[in-house]
Amino acid sequence: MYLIREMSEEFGLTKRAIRFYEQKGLLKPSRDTTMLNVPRVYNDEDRARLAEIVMLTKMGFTLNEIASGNISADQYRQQLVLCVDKIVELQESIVLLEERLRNG
Amino acid sequence: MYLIREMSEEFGLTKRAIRFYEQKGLLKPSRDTTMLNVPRVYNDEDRARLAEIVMLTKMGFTLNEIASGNISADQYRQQLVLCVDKIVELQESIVLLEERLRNG
DNA sequence: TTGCTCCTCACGTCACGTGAGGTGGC
DNA sequence: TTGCTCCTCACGTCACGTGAGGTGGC
Repeated sequence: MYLIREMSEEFGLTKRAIRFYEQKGLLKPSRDTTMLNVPRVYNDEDRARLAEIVMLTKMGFTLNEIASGNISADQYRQQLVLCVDKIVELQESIVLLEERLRNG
Repeated sequence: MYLIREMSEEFGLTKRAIRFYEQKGLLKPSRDTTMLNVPRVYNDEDRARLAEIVMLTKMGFTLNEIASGNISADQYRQQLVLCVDKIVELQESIVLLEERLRNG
């Protein structure tokens, strides 16, 4: 059983980010009672779920993609292509920046 | 003298993007009269300005940075570091994706 | 009159950041 | 009572996308 602060520290996320994932339907912590303003409580399952969310965001998937169930092998491959494309763009940016530094 | 459509075709931008740059204060085309709903007219100076804006966005600068006057050599260097950092992140993403494809 | 381009709002997107204002328990 | 963490709105950010509704000139 963990509090939101513990989760945020463990995964290097802000509390706001974790609440936002919940708002998107990615996370469903239990709340002790039906009273208002009660703290969120996370169990080991929630913790594993958040670990997976963090992993997938690091891979570059959007929260909407993560929310829409399992990610297929094809999606992983497409994401890989996207990453390569972005690297190419960034290399082009670097070329332009180096030109500016040489000439300007 | 050019119309917005000609500018958008030449630079591969949408008309919306060009109007947005104007709204941000980056571009100031002349308008024929003081009537309402008159088309924007761009001269060669505006054209050169837009070419520079496109160049700087390709380098990864934000519109706010572009709007706030001249960009210093230090800013170009910082931007270059940012590009390298992003490439490293993307390479890490690729490693994670390849692991998933191997194991999953 | 029809069709085309132009125009101006103004809300939506994405992943949160950032106060504002209030609550419970030590 | 003070201080801490927790909570819930709700607007702001960034670079536009995307209709909605209307206009001028061929």
